[in-house]
Amino acid sequence: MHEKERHRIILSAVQEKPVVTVQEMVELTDSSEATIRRDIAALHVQKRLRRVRGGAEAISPPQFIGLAGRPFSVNETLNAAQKRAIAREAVNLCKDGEPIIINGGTTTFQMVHFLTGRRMPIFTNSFPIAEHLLKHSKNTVMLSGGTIYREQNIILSPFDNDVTRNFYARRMFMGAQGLGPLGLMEGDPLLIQAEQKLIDQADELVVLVDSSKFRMRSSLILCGLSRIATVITDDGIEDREAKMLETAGVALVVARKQSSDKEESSLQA
Amino acid sequence: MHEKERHRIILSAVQEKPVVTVQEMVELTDSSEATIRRDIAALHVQKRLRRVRGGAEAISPPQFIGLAGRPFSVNETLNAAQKRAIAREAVNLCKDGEPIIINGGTTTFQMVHFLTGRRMPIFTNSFPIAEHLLKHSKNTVMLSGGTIYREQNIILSPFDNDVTRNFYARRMFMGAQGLGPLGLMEGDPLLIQAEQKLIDQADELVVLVDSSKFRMRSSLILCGLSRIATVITDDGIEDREAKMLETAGVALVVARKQSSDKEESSLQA
DNA sequence: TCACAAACGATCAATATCGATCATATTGCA
DNA sequence: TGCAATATGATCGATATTGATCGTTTGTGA
Repeated sequence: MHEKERHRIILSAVQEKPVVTVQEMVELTDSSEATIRRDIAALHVQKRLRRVRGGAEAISPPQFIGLAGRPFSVNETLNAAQKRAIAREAVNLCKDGEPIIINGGTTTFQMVHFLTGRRMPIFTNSFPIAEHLLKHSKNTVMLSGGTIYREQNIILSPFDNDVTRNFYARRMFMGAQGLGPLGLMEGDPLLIQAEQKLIDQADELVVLVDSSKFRMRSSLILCGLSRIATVITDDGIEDREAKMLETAGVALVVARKQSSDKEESSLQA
Repeated sequence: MHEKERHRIILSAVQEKPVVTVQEMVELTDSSEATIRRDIAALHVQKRLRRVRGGAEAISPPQFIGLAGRPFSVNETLNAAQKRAIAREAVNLCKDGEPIIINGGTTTFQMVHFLTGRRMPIFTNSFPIAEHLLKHSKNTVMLSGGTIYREQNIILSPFDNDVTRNFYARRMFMGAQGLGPLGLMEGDPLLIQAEQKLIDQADELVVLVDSSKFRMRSSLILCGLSRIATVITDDGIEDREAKMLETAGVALVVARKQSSDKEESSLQA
């Protein structure tokens, strides 16, 4: 077996299990302890994994891998203040008792902070959102069924006949990767799939996007502007972008950051 | 088992329950008291948990109460050692890659601790089980859709057309309130509903009950003995109860509590 | 208060892992 | 093919970890 192949095997093993032993790798690659040790040492200096007594461990997450996974947590801190302000406005649209749908995403996740005191039926396809609402609020939480995708932090069923079809809400809240004249754009096909399932289950579609999203482009179009009832964004939105929404008959809410929110990395575009 | 892996297990356990004993960790990791003490001491100086007499406690004060709410957590400490031993045997029945269904419950919840190193498609209707597997393992987690019932900690859809129908597994694991000649008994109508949805989605039905359940009676019968493939219980089971199962053609696995049962007692009755 | 059991800390032997070294095998190249 | 460079496997002394034992401390209940 070649060095590269062993490295590949070791790395993939250490991805699956947070910690692997030298013995396990010996069995898996059918090579000697000495070789595996050398491999681990080499991968260690390459910072591809961390060498520990007895084997190796994954370098990236010293603690949790699943839920607070990479894509979610890096994205989470991005423009946090804006996202919070936007999320606050989103929750302000809701009345107690009124059922809503919250699509998974880092911006929509911020809504949970303002939902703690509420009492509403909330349907979501996001595991972290459900988890937080369950632990920190009295809302009725409903979850879509299916496989939990760790990367995207959403739950998605490959079948059409899931509970999603049985829930109908006043509003659906969702984020997006981009928003332009052609409509709502998303980057991940999996997210598209999840969103398209929910999009028809509510009267009004409310889109939460920070203003930088107006300058993002993506290849995957989810739906046209006409389908959107309301857009909530921050005050970085430019006039022509606001005009575009107005022309399409989309209501616009501009969220101002509160005094309590940090006033630092305000607009970058 | 390796130091890092034990540390991971201990930390994950201390997150599930605010306090864990040295004995529990000995059982969970199959290592000696001395080792566990050293581990706890090490994690203590790393400030990853707080060392207390008899075991360790979470470093952060009681954070969440919502999810691990009363009905779940009081039940959880009840016969904990037996439940764990039973759960261990249950996981021993599984092979990697083999899809299984885990019905929600305090006994079945214990299975998660032994599933951390596995790689299996796991379908469950229990939010805590899904949460734990997601955070502490690499298994593929699938969740049933519907409303999350806080009391019972399960997810249930009032509709028949959910994803549940699309998942078929080798085995389904479930607990029960009672087990007698008439079959499997449950106390909560909601649980009955949840269980009946899943019960036909697997080849074999494996029931996890501590021996006290043989003397419990309940008014709600879920299914007859003939439907059950295997019962896993502790050594408190009496002869006539064992005979009853034998007569009904149900395989019986008796989990021994304290012995370091590294060698699985593979009796395929 | 006292007796008793559980938990603890220290110690030591057994075991596992490591690092270094050398012999052997494979690969690359002239 | 022959040779050098590199990779691999094996051995062995050094070191770290583990589990068992034992005496001591701590908590509990009569």
